Amino acid sequence: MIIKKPINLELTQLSGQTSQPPWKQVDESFREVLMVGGKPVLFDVKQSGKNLDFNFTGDISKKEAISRLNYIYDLDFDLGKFYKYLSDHEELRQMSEFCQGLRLFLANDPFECIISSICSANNSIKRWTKSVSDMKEKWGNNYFDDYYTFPDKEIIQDLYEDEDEESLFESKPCGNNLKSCGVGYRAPYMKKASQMFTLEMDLSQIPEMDYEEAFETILKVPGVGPKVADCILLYGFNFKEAFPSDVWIKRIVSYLYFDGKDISVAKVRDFGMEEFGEYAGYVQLYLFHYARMSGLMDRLK
DNA sequence: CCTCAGGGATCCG
DNA sequence: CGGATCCCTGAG
Repeated sequence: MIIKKPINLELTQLSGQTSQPPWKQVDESFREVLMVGGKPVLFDVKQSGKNLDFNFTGDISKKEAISRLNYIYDLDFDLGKFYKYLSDHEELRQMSEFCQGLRLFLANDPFECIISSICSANNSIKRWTKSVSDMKEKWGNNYFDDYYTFPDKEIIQDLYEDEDEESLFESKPCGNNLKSCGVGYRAPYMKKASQMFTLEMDLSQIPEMDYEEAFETILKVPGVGPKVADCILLYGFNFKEAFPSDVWIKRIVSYLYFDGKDISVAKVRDFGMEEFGEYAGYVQLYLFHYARMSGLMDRLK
């Protein structure tokens, strides 16, 4: 079944967005199990011309399946209008040609996105995707043979941090601890964050908040600083006005807008949100990939 | 064998 | 604010 909205699926899947690791690649397809209204559904999506071709297995209607895919791949976002915006701005004009069809890859679930994002901080893309995949296989639920959901907060909050802690309580340690997934010093952050959501913080309130309030709220989560908070609000909650700023975005923005002058990451964030408004999230996504693919990133090192 | 960075966060001064 | 340190893997 085709959804007639332009997208470059492979680019969107493999662009390293910290919402979640890429789906499993099987032949030409990307596959993943998602919970839809409490039911497990196996999605299979592939490129068909400029559009998305999909199938699904699970006890939901076709309408529900399309609705979920529309959300995850942000298919209702008007790329044509965005490309016009880019071409109308001198500094951004070159970007769209390197990133045709790139869309936001939104998270299945806010909690999953938060833990996944904590894991991504000061980490390589390769390493955090492996960590998240390992966590799913170890403590998530298994469906459709070889697919796993992300573990619940109640599970993660009670995990052992490392092998030492595990062997204090278990006679036969068997890798049932967070650090066995290679998360390193982020293990206690992930546990405390999970505990926070079972006890006091209600994530269902976040979408009702304005950006600043949501940002300040998410910032209270252990292991979450400004960059990760902006990523969580962008990928996990679809706040498109977020402009996650790190050292790379700083270098790129500085090169494009400030004549290469060294400015702080915090100021780059303020500048991005002010300058790009409702397009900030997309501009950030496109800036990063433009810089990667055009070779600009190598030159800015 | 080594060093070094990885789409940062935290703690400390 | 600026700087040191954090886990640990892969690249060089």
